[in-house]
Amino acid sequence: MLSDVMEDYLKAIYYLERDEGAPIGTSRLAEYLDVTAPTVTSMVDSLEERGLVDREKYKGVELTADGETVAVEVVRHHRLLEAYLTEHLDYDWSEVHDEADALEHHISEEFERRVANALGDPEVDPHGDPIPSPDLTPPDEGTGTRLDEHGENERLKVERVSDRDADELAYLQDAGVVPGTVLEITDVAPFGMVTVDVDGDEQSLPESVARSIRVSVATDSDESVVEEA
Amino acid sequence: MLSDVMEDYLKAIYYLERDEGAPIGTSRLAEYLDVTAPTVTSMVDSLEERGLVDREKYKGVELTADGETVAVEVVRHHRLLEAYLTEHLDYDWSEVHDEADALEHHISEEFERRVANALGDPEVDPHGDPIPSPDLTPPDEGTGTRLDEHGENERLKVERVSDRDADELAYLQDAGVVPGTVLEITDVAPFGMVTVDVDGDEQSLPESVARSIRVSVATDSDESVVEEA
DNA sequence: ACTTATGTTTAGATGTGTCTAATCCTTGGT
DNA sequence: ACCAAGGATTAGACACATCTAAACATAAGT
Repeated sequence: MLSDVMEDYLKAIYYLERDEGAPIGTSRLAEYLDVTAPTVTSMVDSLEERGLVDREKYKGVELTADGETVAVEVVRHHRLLEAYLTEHLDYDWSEVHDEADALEHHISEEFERRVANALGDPEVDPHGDPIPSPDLTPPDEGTGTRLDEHGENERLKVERVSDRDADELAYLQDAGVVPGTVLEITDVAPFGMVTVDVDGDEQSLPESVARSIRVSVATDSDESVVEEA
Repeated sequence: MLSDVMEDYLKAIYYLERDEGAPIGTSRLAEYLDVTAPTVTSMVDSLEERGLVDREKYKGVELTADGETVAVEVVRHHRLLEAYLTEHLDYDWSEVHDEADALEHHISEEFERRVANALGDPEVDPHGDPIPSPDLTPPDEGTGTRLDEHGENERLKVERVSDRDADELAYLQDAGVVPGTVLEITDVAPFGMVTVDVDGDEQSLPESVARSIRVSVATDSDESVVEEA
């Protein structure tokens, strides 16, 4: 059996590989997980002994196929839980992340199946992130492009919003920026500050926030859908 | 913060006090939790330092008011989860115990509230055990009497069935012995074997099983209710 | 009251996950 | 090609939860 902590390391490496590419340095992982660098060194050592990561000393770490499978399973649990909490327990999408983090390590296969079934096997969670299939094939995490990579006057549809920061999510929800929203960039200021038009409302987003929103170019069928709360 | 393990010790002491009376001996607790006696000694020591149990060396241990409150909270989580899994995720009552054991330490106050709300604040779980109220007042765990304490020809209503053994529960469910069932004792054989009549079917229950079923004397309004699967 | 059986605690070790302090690589600048 | 700066690893320690083996206390039986 794998500990909660080890699963957290694998999930962290999975996300960092996705967002920043492999290999992941010790101090980056330490910062992400809020532990010290020596702790990461020794933990990564154990993960390597179990064949879950490949590691080159002084270089960094990356997931093996086995490690990725474990990470994908944890991610599946996380995203199913987020979807379930939102759909069936009336949670707000900005509140579900921490609850899912706590529960994701402790649900059985049976629970996973029943939750997926109750939801009708959805393909994405409330933040727009893809829910891995039960066979644990790594999903395509690359949909869309980062909002901060776009320029003025582009009309874009929000595909995904990172689920990691509850405050940020509450703000975005209030601003009407949720998966499915169509917006138009009206201004890109210094330091990456992006101003967007959402259904007539102007919203200014700092670069750090813009980086966590993934968008696609809006097509004609993506008519500026008014969100009903 | 209290560890999962400490919560498990408190819950175990709570149940053992209920069923066997305080104080609880080291080896009884060790057997119940499937650890060795020295492990219990040292753990009980830590619990005492935190003011959660009272302990007298070589005598045994019992919960303080604080310790009981923690235990009752864990029990509330457990029984709410059992009810929720049965009610909303279509689990069978014989399957929910292990799942609830795994999740009970990891749900937030918010989750607890929402689950209770979704269930309409029930008073008992699917096994007939009382669900503690949110203020964590210890519930009355003494409803009913043990089936093995009754004699031939008594007509009894099943109040509660212990949730600890999944095989036993599956057997009882198959036999139609669930909370609410009205049965009549037709025979009490040596070694405590109890034979009961459930809706015309004769069922023989070993003493260990009879001990885990709590019953009350059936009244006229408890008409032999046919269970619909 | 003595002795023995049973149950409890102490002593000492192990594995996991974490830390700080110290040492050791690697790499970029000159 | 050197050296300084920054990152990474080693060394050593600690808290937690567990174990086995040994010592100890209590209670029960003669």
